[in-house]
Amino acid sequence: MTPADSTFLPADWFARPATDVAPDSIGCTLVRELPNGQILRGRIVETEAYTPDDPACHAYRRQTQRNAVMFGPPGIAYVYLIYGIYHCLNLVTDADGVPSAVLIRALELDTLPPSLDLATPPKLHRIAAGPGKLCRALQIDRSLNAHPLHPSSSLWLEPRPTNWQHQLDSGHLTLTQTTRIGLTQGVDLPWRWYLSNSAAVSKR
DNA sequence: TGAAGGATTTGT
DNA sequence: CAAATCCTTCAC
Repeated sequence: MTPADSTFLPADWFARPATDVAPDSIGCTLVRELPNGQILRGRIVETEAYTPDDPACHAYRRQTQRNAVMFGPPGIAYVYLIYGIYHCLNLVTDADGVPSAVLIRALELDTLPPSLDLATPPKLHRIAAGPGKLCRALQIDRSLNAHPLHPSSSLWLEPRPTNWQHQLDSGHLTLTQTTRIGLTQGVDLPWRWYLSNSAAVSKR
């Protein structure tokens, strides 16, 4: 199966409030085709929502060069550099002109990424645990900012597996909602979601 | 033009 | 708890 044959979530799937897309993204698969052609897949297990009236949102005050993509149409990648070291990947959500996004905080990879760092411990479930480590593992940086979430961008999402609802109903998976991490504003908004069964989720 | 600080991670 | 490290934002 080539990337173009894959089922991917279309732009209008993201055309909803970030507080809807964030929990609905849990269980979906983030797919990244590396520059060398290798394809990495990871199940999304932790997300956060950022909305226009949210003090913690980059677009809360006004549109700037950095946050401009959040103001655009949904289904686009918003990638920014944090602390001069790490990149963070967001999915732009909601209608064109409504600046909001979903931060992808953790993945469960199904494959060990190549050449991370020879000293990286081979704990597969920890490699994409955290927004900065996730981008490092998938080789995501600002060159992907403003790219559509589409196979032609080498970065896209795939829907939840067909047995997703059954896994929730059977208690095999548990989706939890709570407050976000690392913020100085909007600390009480319960806009973080995670699979409580996952070992990749940020500790709290 | 400069200074402060950040949606992180790691090690002390 | 502080360092790493650099880009963005805001004040002057």
